[in-house]
Amino acid sequence: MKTKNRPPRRRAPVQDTEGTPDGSLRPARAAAGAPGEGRRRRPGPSGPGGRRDSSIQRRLESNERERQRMHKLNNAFQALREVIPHVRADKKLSKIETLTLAKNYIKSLTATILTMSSSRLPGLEGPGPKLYQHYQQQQQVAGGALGATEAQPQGHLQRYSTQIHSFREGT
DNA sequence: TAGGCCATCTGGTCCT
DNA sequence: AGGACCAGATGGCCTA
Repeated sequence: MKTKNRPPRRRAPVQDTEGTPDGSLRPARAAAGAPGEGRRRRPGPSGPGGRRDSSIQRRLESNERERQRMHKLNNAFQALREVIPHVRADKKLSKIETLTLAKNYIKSLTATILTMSSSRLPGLEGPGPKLYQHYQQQQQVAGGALGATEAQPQGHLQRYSTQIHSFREGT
């Protein structure tokens, strides 16, 4: 794990570079993607000479919207980080770590709830057994490919604990 | 220096 | 038609 708290970086917007002659806003960008795939750059409408101003303007607006969209996504990631407990405060989780940890945290909470609610008090009929049955049904529907550990509530808690431990160790 | 993570740009596709 | 969403490409920053 190498992710550290870093100041937010902002790449110099290419539109601030006064634009390249062809209006292709990025310098030296190779043709995209694997051969045969559909994400190739199209040449400008008037050849190497460049795009129309209106086309450039639309592209810049689109870029800005995409930036805002990604910022919202990152805000959501940050909000998620803040509700995952037991993580070292000085260490910022990466996105993939955040998602993985959140998934296992949810599963461990589910397991805890199920464990508590399935232990009936003597002589009382509560919702516990039904909840547990519902959970088991969901697991069968959604998790046919799950391993034995994954299918057990205790497995979720164990996995989450293991993950938390590894984050604490900084591994 | 290599590798991981990230922000940004970009064009294609989907949706309203 | 226009915006949202998606994914590939690129380059910067950081750590081991």
